[in-house]
Amino acid sequence: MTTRTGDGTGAFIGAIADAGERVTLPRRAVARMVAAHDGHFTAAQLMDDAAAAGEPIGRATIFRALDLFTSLGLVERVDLPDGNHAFVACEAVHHHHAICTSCGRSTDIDDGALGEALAALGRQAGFRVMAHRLEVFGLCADCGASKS
Amino acid sequence: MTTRTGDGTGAFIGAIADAGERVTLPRRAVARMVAAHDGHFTAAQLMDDAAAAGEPIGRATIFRALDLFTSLGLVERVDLPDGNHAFVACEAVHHHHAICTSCGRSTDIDDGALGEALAALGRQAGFRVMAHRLEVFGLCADCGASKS
DNA sequence: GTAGATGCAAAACCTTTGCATTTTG
DNA sequence: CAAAATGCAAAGGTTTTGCATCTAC
Repeated sequence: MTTRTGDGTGAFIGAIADAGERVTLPRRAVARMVAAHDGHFTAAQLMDDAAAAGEPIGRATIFRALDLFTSLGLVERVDLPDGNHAFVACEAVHHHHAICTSCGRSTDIDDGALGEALAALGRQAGFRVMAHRLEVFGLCADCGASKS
Repeated sequence: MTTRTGDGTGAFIGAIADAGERVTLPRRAVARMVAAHDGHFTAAQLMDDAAAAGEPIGRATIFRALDLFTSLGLVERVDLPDGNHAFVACEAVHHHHAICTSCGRSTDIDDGALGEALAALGRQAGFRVMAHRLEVFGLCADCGASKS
């Protein structure tokens, strides 16, 4: 890892460089926009953001950058309740997302008891768990409070 | 973990009727095909199945039936690791799926310790959990055994 | 008999790909 | 300077929609 500035963007740039990938202008822009979102976002949304920021980026580039970030573990793909695809920024360590259905912000939650539950599954069913994904939907503290 | 062999079709038909929806021939066919799968399946797959069974069903009908089944809680949409959409048949009771990446079969797993973990999240972060989805990927007992 | 479902085909969508041009290291 | 990334636009695949016809109740 290299630089790690406060806005989270630095971590992205550092990770890209560390992976031996080129740190290009579009990738910096995408990293900045991803870091700016504190909730989930779609590829289309990022394109709009870029355009709005006066720095339009091609669809292909957005998707390629997102692919790169995903392979580096910087973002993760999630499937919203409505069936749409979206992405969320995430830390390298394993965790899950609690997504607010009202404001769209996501909170990271750690494995907690889940790890044990999965281990139990392995023992009971002979299932060898290779990966798992947990998505939690609901109202965050703010939205829950304002909506009674 | 539940067994889904034989004709879970009856349950589908019953649920459709109970919901006041019409029990049509295409819906019966889709229900039968869904029940026949013990793993996840895609909309396209069902169309192929129908065609292969000598009872072709239009794409639109497949999707509409799948929508209906989803709203009735008979099937659930899942997002595979490769980003594709698929569906899995499910019991009305809450549970999750352990999907084998080798043979594609899915095993139902119950909440287990997960419920408590989520309750803890609610207490700690003030997050009001409305829904959650857990997808586990790995090798089932059979595939795990045959692959070392 | 009537509301609702079906099927077809076209439209909408989202994501990926090819290739010439530009940028990075 | 060479290798890799970008952008455009077109291709590819999937899901949705409109409308006439047919079916379940």
